[in-house]
Amino acid sequence: MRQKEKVTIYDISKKLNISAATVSRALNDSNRVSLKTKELVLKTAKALNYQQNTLALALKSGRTFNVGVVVPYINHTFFASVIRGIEEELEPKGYHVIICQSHENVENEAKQIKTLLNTHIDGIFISVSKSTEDIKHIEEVCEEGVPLIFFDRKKDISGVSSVTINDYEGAFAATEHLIKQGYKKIAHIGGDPKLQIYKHRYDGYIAALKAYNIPIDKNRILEVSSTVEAGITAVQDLLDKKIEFDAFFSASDYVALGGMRELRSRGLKIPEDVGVVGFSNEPFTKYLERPLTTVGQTPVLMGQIAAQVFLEQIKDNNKSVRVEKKVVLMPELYERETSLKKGSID
Amino acid sequence: MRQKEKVTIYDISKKLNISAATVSRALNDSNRVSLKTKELVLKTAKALNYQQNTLALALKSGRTFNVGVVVPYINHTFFASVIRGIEEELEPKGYHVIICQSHENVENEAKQIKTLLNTHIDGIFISVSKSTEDIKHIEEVCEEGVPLIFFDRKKDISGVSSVTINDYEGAFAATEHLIKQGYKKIAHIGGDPKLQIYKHRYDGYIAALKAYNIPIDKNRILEVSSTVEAGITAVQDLLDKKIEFDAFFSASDYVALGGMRELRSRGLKIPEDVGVVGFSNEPFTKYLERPLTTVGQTPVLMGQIAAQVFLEQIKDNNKSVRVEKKVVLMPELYERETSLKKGSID
DNA sequence: TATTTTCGTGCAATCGATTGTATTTGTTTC
DNA sequence: GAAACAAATACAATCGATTGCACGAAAATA
Repeated sequence: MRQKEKVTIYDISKKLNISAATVSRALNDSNRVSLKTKELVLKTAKALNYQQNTLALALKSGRTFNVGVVVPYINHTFFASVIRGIEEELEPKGYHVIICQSHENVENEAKQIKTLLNTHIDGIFISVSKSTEDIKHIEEVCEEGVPLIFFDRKKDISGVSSVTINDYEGAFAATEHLIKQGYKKIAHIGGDPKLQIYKHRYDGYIAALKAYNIPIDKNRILEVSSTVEAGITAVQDLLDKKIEFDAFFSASDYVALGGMRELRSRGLKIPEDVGVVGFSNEPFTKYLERPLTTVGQTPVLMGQIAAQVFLEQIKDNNKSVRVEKKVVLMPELYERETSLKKGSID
Repeated sequence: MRQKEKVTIYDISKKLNISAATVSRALNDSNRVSLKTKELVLKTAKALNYQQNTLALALKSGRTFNVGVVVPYINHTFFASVIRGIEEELEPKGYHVIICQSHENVENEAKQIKTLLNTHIDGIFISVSKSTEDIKHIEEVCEEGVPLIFFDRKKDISGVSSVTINDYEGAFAATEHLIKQGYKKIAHIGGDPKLQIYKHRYDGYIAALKAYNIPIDKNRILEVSSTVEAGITAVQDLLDKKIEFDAFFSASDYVALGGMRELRSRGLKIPEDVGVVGFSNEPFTKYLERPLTTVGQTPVLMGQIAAQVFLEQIKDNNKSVRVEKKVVLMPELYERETSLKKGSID
């Protein structure tokens, strides 16, 4: 099973007894080639099953039609969906998406970006890791003149575009919803505020309490990582320390899931004794025995928009104008059973 | 913000007043270059921050250090995890993974493969779409001499390696478990048998019933797609047609989830009235209010092994020997509450 | 000392496509 | 029929790295 010979423009040029330059121009529909040769070239190209060598093209033009996407983990539904959105938008334009995982680690992130730059991608989409504080590696991308677009988890760099969710509004709506359902002592189980998304969700929670003149109790506010286990521990903590709460708003569906598990094992009823709202609208939330109220994020749309911003940017790039574009998507609250005190929906 | 000039071997050669050929040889540690020049080149290369142009290298050598992965959907946990496994194994060796989705559609699949071949990847990993019957586009990959590796969903092509799960054994174990729990009328909600995985799961189910001398009732066997909605409909069907069953083994966790939802809404208790076993060990199954018994597949491991098979293959390729390697992983049954009649575990 | 061998380098072709600058061919005009 | 012009095509350099071959100088051998 030996490698099939690739057909090049030289094969076509030899066959037709013309120069390769003419073949190239004919294939690119240049107006400097006669209609007759053009047709002839196109016909034999098809007959020989000619395929343009993208490597040669990339070497010459500097454009590879590859873009890189850096996410913490690809097997998290949210990120996988964003990637899908990017791909759906870019694939019809001939782009390929190269995916990298940072595993929530800055060093990995920096390394991935470095090798991406070395592969001559045409652009980079990134959602930074939790441990990313030093952003030298990201600034380097800009210095090299490679278009960079943040999505969801961003850093503030002037001149860099981003597509994010309005986490503040999402958290506000979630908390407000709990208040309107009659809950008074609402806890917040959030994430590391070094990430803007968690800071904003915290801010939204606080703002909603203030808006309804509900006193803020710091004891009811926890910071944990986004896992089921962390949710279990968090609720254990609250209960063991005898901190009173009749509801909690979590910055993560996984944490909410763990929290609910712990509540049930202690004999507390949801939503009667404790109301629960999560964040992300993970696919499983809808199908739980008691479906979880949560904030939906439209990740596929986020990816699509990020891709559109990229396409605009490379168009603008030709005019050597760099426009900073900040798109903020509105989240949506899905009211389900875990927070509906007054009656149940099915 | 203008593009930073890339440093080439010519820049180094000019600076040191030697030829580019020598620089290239020095960088590749050829024994035809004196130690003195070698050190000099390496030093200035570092000083100028030289980065090898992978495109030029790829054009010359034909190797791109890119591999393609084609899956139905990347935002399915199973596939995302396999990809992660592939990436973890290949990334340290300098490879990049290009991901494509077929959206369960042959035409898409064929198109993706075509553009992958055109991008000169070094290998292709594929899990075929449900609609893939004609495999011309896959055979073409082999004809071009590009290494191809199937994972999970395979087709039989001689000379092509694959990494799969022993679906038969998984289904057998699941069914046997239900039998041992005392269930007698076990239904099977499977998938399209055109895909080997579903055929094997069906076979395992049948074999287990036969092994325990339990009569097979065709009415209890359904074929549906792998969605929550299909699971709801399937159980509705069984109940509406008054087909008796005291348990069901589903080829998909999502279908099981939908089925359980329907059972509950009809007032049937799990596992007392109906036992349920799913397939895949999706992350949510463990954390359901009543955790789902299911068959686990180790997708990350599958990806890692697929990558290892690929690496072996390209080594062998140099000796122009093509070895067909078929790796079959053993699945594991996770016994949880939905099937444990005798007592509950926590 | 003359000749061979070894070692280090440079030259130039190559991978395949593109493109600015000739050059050829054919057509128009006076 | 000669000059002027336009159209169609060819030539050759380029993108950056690799590599077979050739060349010169130094070292080893006769």
